[in-house]
Amino acid sequence: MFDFVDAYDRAYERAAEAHGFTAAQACVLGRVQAPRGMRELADELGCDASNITQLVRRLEARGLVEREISPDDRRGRLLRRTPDGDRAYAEFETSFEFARDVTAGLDPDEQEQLTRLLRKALGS
Amino acid sequence: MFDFVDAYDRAYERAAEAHGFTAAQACVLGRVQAPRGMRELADELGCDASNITQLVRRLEARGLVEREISPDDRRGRLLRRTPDGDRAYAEFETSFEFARDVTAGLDPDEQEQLTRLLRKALGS
DNA sequence: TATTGTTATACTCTATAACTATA
DNA sequence: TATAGTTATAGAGTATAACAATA
Repeated sequence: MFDFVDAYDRAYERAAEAHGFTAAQACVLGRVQAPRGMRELADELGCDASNITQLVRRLEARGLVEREISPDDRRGRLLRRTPDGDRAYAEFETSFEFARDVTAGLDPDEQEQLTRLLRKALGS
Repeated sequence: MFDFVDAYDRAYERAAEAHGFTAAQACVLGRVQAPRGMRELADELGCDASNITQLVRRLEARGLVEREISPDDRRGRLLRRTPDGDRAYAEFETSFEFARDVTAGLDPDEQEQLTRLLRKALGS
């Protein structure tokens, strides 16, 4: 199980770095297809809000996301990918082939079985 | 699959922090039950040797590992856990219950099946 | 000349504390 | 008074480059 998780993590990081961002940045990028508040994002990722600020600062500097004041609550900012960000993230996703590679070695029955077991194990 | 890996990673980090070290430190600690060279360790973890130096410096400062000049090759250092390190790592391992918790929700048949599928997926 | 490990340095991730603006 | 987000700061992980000692 350790080896499996380790292989997944390494593949994720390799794919991110191949596109010029880090694993943490890819994680944020993947969650802002639709505009999101930063607080919401911090809660979802289980990290401090100040951390999101830093991650977003770097992504914004590279033109991959943009922030705007929320129309509903002027304290909040809505975060969203730019067209460049959409493109970069799509390429990243394509190159992150772990799930595909890993299930390629399994029969269709086994793939289904694995998904079922992982889901049941997590209790979700 | 992402959720599963994420849950594993978080559990690993929580367990490590509960014992006062980080995930990376736990990882090193787990690999030096028997004396190991630092180069060997860097290759195994897929990171730079200078990184190992830093990690070991912190572990050594806390008395969890010790270094000595290798008798075979005086350029090398052999790294090994101290008795304190053994104790700390054993406690960490006990508290890292992810694999146990996760498989507790599965029947014995399913547990076996999951192990088999993960192994086959990795091609090992 | 090649290899082991260290040091200096720099970047990123992350958290805590203090702050601003808004509610 | 409480909440969203920022800034300053600090510790940890990581890599690159330059270096020392040894092979």
